[in-house]
Amino acid sequence: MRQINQPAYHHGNLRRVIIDAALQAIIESGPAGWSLRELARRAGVSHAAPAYHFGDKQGLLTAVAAEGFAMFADTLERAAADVWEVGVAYVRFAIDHRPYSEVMFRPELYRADDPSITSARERAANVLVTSAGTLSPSPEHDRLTTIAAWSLAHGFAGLWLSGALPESADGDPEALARSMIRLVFGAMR
Amino acid sequence: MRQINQPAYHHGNLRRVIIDAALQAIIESGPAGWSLRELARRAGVSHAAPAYHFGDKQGLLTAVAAEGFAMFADTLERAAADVWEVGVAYVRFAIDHRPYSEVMFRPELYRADDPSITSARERAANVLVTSAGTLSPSPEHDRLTTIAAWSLAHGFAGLWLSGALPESADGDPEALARSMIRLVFGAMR
DNA sequence: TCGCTATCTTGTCAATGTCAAGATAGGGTG
DNA sequence: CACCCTATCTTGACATTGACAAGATAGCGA
Repeated sequence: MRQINQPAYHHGNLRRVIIDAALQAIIESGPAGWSLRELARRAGVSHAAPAYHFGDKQGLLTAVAAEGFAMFADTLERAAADVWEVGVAYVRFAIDHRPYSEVMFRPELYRADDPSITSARERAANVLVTSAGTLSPSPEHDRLTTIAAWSLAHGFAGLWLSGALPESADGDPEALARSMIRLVFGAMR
Repeated sequence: MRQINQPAYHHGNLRRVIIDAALQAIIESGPAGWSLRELARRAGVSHAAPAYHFGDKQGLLTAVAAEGFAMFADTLERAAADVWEVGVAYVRFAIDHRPYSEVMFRPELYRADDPSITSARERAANVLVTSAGTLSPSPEHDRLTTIAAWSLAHGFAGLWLSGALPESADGDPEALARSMIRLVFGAMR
């Protein structure tokens, strides 16, 4: 419901409100269990208002993914000082920002070639490559080590988020991920 | 279009035909980009016919996931003789049976507590636990090694399927996965 | 004050999932 | 062979949705 005395035809901040409503709906119903009309109702605007800002449903999810990838790249860049913590930061981001990561992990939901998405993904990939290089046993194993580090972090985050790991009921994901990374890459150096 | 002389009210094998149509549609449009009515049209029956066999859309995806998990458990059990090949078999299954794995990796699409799903998942988990135990450096690291093996295989498969790895354009996923597993677990023994 | 553009609202249409009522086909029994 | 019951459909209806178009309004700049 709009505020009293607020003009009906100019929300002022509708784009942000719709994105926040989408994040809330994704928490409640997953990345595909809600509708644009439902978000419009929550925002107190007409069913077609979000289309002005996003074009269509995929456009909205592209905006959500772009925000997510930008925050994700920032997170990995901040963690890059300690190569042992990059994988942990990957897992922490995926879990702490679940609605973002649920969308980010589903490229069919958004326009993956959106420039803000590709540039943020490249920033994140650079951190992964650089930190994995540090953990690699030798230069010819750099690429394989990068793939292993990425697979480990991505796989762990996905299993935790889907509830496949029994530990996700009451465990500490960061501590578990950190121990796993120590076990795997500690043996390689 | 139904065969000539085939009774209109008794397809005879509609359940199988709808599941096959769903797998084909998932290949074409992903796990959420098709409709029950579209599958009914492809099968040449009315829009409500699939509901008799599956109840609703989620029921159909539950049947798809159940088939997938049963085949997956069979695949891992066959690979169990060589613990180094279990992770490779995981990746091979996910890629060779892409429509199944795209659904299986999305528990919000189906009823995960369906008994045929939980029993098949338990069979698969048993193989993972047993083979990872063999690769573990010591008994107190068994659980962590299992989680690492599962994360590695699951993460690699997911990255490959989503096209996130550049290697997925023209690489050999099994060979790449096998090399990665050798690198990671070879150092732990 | 006016004009232009951003930002909405209203309305429409095709498609969908689901549900209910009814039609038909097959199989078993007397 | 006929009848009855159940499995397996078909037909119809309804609410909701995404997308699109036309139009209304609010803000800003000249």
